[in-house]
Amino acid sequence: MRDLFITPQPELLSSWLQAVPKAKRITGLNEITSTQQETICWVHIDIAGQKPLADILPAILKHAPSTKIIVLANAPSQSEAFYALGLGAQGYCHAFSPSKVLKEIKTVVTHGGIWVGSDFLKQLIHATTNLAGNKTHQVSILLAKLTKREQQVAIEAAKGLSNKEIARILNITDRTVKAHLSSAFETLGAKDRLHLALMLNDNSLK
Amino acid sequence: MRDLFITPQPELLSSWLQAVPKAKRITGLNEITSTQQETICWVHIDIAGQKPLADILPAILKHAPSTKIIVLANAPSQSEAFYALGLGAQGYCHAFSPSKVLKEIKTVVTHGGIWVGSDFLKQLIHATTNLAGNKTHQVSILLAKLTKREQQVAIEAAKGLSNKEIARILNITDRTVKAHLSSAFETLGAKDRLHLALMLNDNSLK
DNA sequence: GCGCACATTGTCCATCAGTACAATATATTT
DNA sequence: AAATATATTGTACTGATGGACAATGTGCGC
Repeated sequence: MRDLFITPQPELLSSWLQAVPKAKRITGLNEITSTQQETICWVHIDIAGQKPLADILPAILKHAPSTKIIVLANAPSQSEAFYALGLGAQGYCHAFSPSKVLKEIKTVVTHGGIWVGSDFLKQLIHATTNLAGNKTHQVSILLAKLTKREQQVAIEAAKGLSNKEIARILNITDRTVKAHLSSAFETLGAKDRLHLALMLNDNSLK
Repeated sequence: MRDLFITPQPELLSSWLQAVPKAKRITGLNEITSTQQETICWVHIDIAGQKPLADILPAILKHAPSTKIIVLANAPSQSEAFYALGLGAQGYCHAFSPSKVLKEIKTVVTHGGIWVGSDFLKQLIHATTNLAGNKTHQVSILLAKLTKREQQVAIEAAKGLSNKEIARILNITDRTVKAHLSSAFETLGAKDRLHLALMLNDNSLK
């Protein structure tokens, strides 16, 4: 196990050294020589913005793909956490986290896990629950209230198609489309097709 | 540390016991007496469907809120994983996972982490990147193309408001609202307000 | 000062959307 | 067999929508 710290600060924080006694500070990525031993790269970000992350993380992974990366942020933010994980980081936490937390993070990451703050986690689960879980589920519940034909019409309408276009697709009159749509509005409590589109496409971020 | 297994299939216990030698199988939730020691509850789900999870997990957490829950699924699915995590589980994996993996999961969870499969994780990060990262970003890019007033009008229109309602909110004529909207359509390449609403609310799942 | 982008409003008009009132046909349930 | 739910289409009407053509005022940079 090898722990490398990349930080713009001249010295490692004491809490880091407490958590990782054998920590080594490096200045350039070329010091990440590829070895057999597992490597954890602690990347310290002291300024906001995603440019450094976007450069550093891919560079590290290019050097040594199996490297575990933990991002230490001076000013942590949800969006940056998303960003870091999206770039391949295994952990994202406050740079001033107590050594106890850092140790836990190291343990988790070493064992193939991902470590993120609980707030972030809540947010993540909430967002994704709304997205892939409930969302589709909720939409299914709504659609289930409609008849088969009403569903087809509603779905097409929710895509933004006009009544005429829907009529052509389903091979019926646009008058019939109106009938089904009106019925769908009534059943689902939508005031118009835009409202219905919002319900069916849903937008968890409102 | 106390490990409790809830399973309808005792046959699998042997492989689990390899990973967690001191594990104990329980049949009813009332056996989860609240103690000082940390408890991991391994919940085995052998049939598809979310009803059992929706019953069991909250019940466990009601008994002993600090319990860590790991769900073992005979037929794992992304949606069920989402569901389990949303209900408060700390881990979700295949019921036939090798003991080595189970050990890792235990380590991760014990240290306050969340364990999910790598496929799930990829999906999660992809979804959330699209959701909270790029999505908002994309929308920002779209909105940035509009003038301040056009943005305001477009945003309200995307919520489903009529021109009159928007006019009232912004304290302008509905004719002006039309003007800004028309301009926004032109700029963003939207054919009508529904199209614009879909663009701005976005629907990463289409 | 002049041009330009932006905001505001007007009239006119063609089209679309949604509802009201109504009728017919088919399938399923009781 | 009667009733009910579903699918289909019609006419007529109202209101919303979006574009065409046009004008006025304001602020900002060259």
